[in-house]
Amino acid sequence: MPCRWRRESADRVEVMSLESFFSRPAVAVARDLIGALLSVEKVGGIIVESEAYEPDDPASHSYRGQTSRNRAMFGQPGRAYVYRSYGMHWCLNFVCLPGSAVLIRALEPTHGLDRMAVRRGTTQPRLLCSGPGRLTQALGVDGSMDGLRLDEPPFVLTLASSIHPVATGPRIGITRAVEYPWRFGLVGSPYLSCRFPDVGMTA
DNA sequence: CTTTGGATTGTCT
DNA sequence: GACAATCCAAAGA
Repeated sequence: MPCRWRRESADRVEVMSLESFFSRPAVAVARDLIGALLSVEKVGGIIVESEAYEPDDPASHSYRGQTSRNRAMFGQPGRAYVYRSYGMHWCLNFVCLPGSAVLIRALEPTHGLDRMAVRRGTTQPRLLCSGPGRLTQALGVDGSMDGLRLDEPPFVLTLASSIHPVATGPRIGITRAVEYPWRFGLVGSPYLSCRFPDVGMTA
């Protein structure tokens, strides 16, 4: 699947409410989130990698219907869906249309680096938020935040006002629907969790 | 540099 | 009972 570049006109600087922004398919939201600023209690950074999960998507938690774990995915758009992965990591998603969500996979750390370093046990910037489990640990995200609004404390989400080149590629860590190119990344960012096969990333 | 296996537990089959 | 939207350390090339 070849790499796609996002091209949009510079005059698309419309202000949308949280509900409007997230009441769309996860694939569209995931791409638009690249470049946004996310923080939790003043600790966070720029979203450089995301993945979309749709209702009719065999790799999505929502594929077989609502359960106690994925309840937030069927709730209001613009909320957090936080789940435990591999019994030891938390993963943070943004809920879009019912049954769809965007997994936040990597940030470029910009705020609260000292706080992140303590939580992560390293000061290397690239190891702070480059991975879905890493960024939740760095930002202090856990299951208590499942279902919370993304425009209220502890979250702050500021959408990108500038245009970024976005790479598209296959999702990571799944066994079904591996061929869907629903992972998005900021081209050239050294903070991606892993490189995009279609794009020659040179750190 | 790449590959491999262990940690650890909620959820679903 | 199996497996998972992961991470890390250790070992090999």
